[in-house]
Amino acid sequence: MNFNLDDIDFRILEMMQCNARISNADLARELEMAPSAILERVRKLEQKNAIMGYTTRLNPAAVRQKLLAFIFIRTKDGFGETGKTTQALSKIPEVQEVHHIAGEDCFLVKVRTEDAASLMELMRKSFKKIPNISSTRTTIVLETVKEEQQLVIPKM
Amino acid sequence: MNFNLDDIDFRILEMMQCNARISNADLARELEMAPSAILERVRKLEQKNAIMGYTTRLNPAAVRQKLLAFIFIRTKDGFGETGKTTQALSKIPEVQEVHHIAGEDCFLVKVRTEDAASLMELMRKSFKKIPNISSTRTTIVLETVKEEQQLVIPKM
DNA sequence: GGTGAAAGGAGTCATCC
DNA sequence: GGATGACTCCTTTCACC
Repeated sequence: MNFNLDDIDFRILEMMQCNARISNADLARELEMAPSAILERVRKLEQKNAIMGYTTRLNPAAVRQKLLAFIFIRTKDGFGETGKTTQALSKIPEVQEVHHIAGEDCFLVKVRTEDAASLMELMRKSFKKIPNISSTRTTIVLETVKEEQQLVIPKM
Repeated sequence: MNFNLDDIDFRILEMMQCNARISNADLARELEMAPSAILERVRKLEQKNAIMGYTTRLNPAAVRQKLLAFIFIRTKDGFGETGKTTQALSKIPEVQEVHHIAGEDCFLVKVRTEDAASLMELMRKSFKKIPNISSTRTTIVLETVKEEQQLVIPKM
């Protein structure tokens, strides 16, 4: 898939990545273009799925989600049969990320819960019910020093 | 730290987490309150750092960042001396996350680059220059099934 | 903390280039 | 694709409760 983005698109993406609530008018001023032109570009970026959404980054502590863990999961799935397992994992709200990884382990999953007890409960209630999981290895995060989704925007 | 949030705050956070570009007027209509009251609550949530920012989620492919990897890093840092290493890692723009983890490995780092070649280059140019890194173990992501930052908002 | 009014600004769209 | 202009609606502030 080719997104066919030009320099103006990249600058829009860069500014919106930093601040999703920037006004269309401010974008237009910064890029010295008419607001209507910017609005149309933003709509096209949304349509092309270059922009996948606008989210507010919440402080996990403010919503009582203090525990972060990464879990490596091995499955009994055969080659190319991982669809059901990934779907089941993805449906769990506490699971923020599901990656299919190279190497011996099959999946890497990022999970946020209130505390260690609720992680245990989640694993007992949700993970154990996924049939093909054969083993898990959990890594608890003691402290998060950096956590961003900012991508490095090409300069063209 | 106590954030002292009430149910209305949680509902604001929930709606804004889904869509950072929701208008203040729409929030007010949904919660059946005056726009000025909502605006003040949002400002306070920002001040308290319950809201840490508003970001646009970009498609990594649209900005040519197709490779995702997790790197486990061991260091020669003594107990409580990890400050310089974490700072150096956090400064690298391609490094999206730096976590201090329990267990034998010291850090888990999430990195996005254009491809495998640019990951190698990043490791040669940036990682090798951080003095206390003693070893790294890299896990390449083959496919990302889910990747969100959505937190589960308490229902009070 | 919340409301309501008022002014200034932003979003949006039809139209033309 | 981008600009202009016009209409509508939103944002923001402030006096009042």
